[in-house]
Amino acid sequence: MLILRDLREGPRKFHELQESLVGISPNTLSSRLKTLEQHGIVERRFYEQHPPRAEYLLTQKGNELRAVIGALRDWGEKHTRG
Amino acid sequence: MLILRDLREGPRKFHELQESLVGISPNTLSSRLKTLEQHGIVERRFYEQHPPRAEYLLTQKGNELRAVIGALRDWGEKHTRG
DNA sequence: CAGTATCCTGCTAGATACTG
DNA sequence: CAGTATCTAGCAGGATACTG
Repeated sequence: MLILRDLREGPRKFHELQESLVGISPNTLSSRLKTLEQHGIVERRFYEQHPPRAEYLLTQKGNELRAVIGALRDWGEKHTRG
Repeated sequence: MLILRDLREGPRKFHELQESLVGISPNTLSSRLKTLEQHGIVERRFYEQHPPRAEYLLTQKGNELRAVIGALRDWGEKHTRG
């Protein structure tokens, strides 16, 4: 969910996601991204350069999750304090 | 999520939830319900009778999750086949 | 009926180190 | 930079049996 929340705002690089998802280890992040990719929710674009660059972005199917994430965010903002 | 999906349609008893959530063990169901109760999402109504009766229902806070569950259900129906 | 108690296993995911 | 490899601990949760 937190990955998707980030990707709602545009493509993100691996290290950007890792910085945003405080505490996540690279293997966990990698694993999550692969699962999301397998499910057709996230697309990975890899550029073989030096340094290498990778971007993750929502697919159409992923974009259609915006309604879910948005509803959840609204609920969270309403009911969370602190 | 599946508990909440059920409770959207009205109060449910412990055994009704257990039948609906195929494969869930009673301790797991009990644990989930307690967590939801602690978070103020579900309310438990217990009637000391013979046989005893318990009902679980959404609180106001829980009701406000309908938008989330609904959005997720719509997405699931659109993207799931089989 | 509505749970609790106990036991046990598998998976999630962090820590750490390493590679193209 | 963008990961993979390896190890390990903790915990979620199923199986089963039992209680008021």
